Amino acid sequence: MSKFTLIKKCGAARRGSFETVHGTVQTPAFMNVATCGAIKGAVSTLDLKEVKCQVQLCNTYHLHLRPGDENVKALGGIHKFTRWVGPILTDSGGFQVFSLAKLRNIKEEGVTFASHIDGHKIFMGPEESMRIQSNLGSTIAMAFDECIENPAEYKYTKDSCERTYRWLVRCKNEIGRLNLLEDTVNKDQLLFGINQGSTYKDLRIEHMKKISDLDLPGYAIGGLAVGESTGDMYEIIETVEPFMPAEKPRYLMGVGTPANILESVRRGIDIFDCVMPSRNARHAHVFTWEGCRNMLNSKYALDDDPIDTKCDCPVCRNFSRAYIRHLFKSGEMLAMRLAVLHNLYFYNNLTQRIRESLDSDYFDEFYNENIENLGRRI
RNA sequence: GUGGGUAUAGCUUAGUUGGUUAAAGCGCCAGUUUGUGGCACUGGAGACCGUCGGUUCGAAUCCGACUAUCCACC
Repeated sequence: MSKFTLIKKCGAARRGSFETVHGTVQTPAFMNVATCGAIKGAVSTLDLKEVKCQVQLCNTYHLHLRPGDENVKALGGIHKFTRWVGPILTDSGGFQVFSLAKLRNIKEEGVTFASHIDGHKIFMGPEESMRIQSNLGSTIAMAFDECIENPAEYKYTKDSCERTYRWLVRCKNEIGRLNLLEDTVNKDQLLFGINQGSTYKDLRIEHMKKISDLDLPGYAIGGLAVGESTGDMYEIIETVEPFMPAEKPRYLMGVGTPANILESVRRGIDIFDCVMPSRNARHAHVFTWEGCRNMLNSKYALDDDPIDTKCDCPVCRNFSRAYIRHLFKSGEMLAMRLAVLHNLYFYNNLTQRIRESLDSDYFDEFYNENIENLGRRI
């Protein structure tokens, strides 16, 4: 059971709300990435309300390897396991086939590839991915797809898109079957389809049309931010967007920078996820309303201001740039934790402020005031 | 005081029988990170090789003195 309500539009930009059995997500929204059931950087579900997190993303492939999806199911599912009260989306494992490129073998049934932990062979296809995600009991399961490398040959892309479509049909059938089983963790688990087609507009449109006919509760654009230019990425979004069902949430996978998010909302995207706020934070890069800072820079050694003077997150309310720089230089794990908390707050707050600007009809002004600064390095 | 060892980048060291712009790690400085293999990756600055003199076409390298420092002994 789910319901997406389109509250308001400003050009292509959409303000919506997405009701699920685990709670309602106000869109545009950013999903906080908790690959192994935890956000990297010593951040627990206890911290997430403080950083305005609405929804988390966990990873099918990683949780399948450790602790094992059967174990998570035995412990009551991913929500109970992690003590997160709110929606969780699970990625299908399809992207890992692409990103762990070594030794993969793609066939019609599915993909064989090597575990990044111990190298043992793993087989995953649409049915396997759905069964794992069903065991995890996430709110939203993602379709098992092939995320094509960039650049890609036209013929390869076309064949891959057709196979990804056939996989999607199999995902839909399998999740329908699993949701009806007696001991299923979440009988209302939703399936989102994923659009592919590399940078070929005709393939993108054709694929989007075909998958929208399957009438799934949500749709994602995949295979972007994988090496193409930002200009190309925006062009693909603009190309595909008119063919995405208006009454369903739209998720742009793996994107992106704060500027990418604002630009993509402007082009009709509702939901995002990205490792950037947490990964960059671990490497001392923090986002602010004036641009991105590298907290290792020596100019912060005696700087008593907070990371972002315009931020009211718990970190900026309490600590100085000089102290955070010191923590990074000293290798204290607190440095990562504070930087991750700040960056997640920044992303969640960014989408909240975008929502407010849509609610009160000043999205264009908000865009004009911030788009330049969000992309700056300071 | 006597004998022996060592002096090379901010630190710890490598430099083969003397042979072009003296090498590495750490540290320092900066950059990269887009459906996450958790302290990563890439690049940069930085040394007239303890001081003075000698041998030699040529010395971080051989010789002498001095200085500093370490070890042992008295």
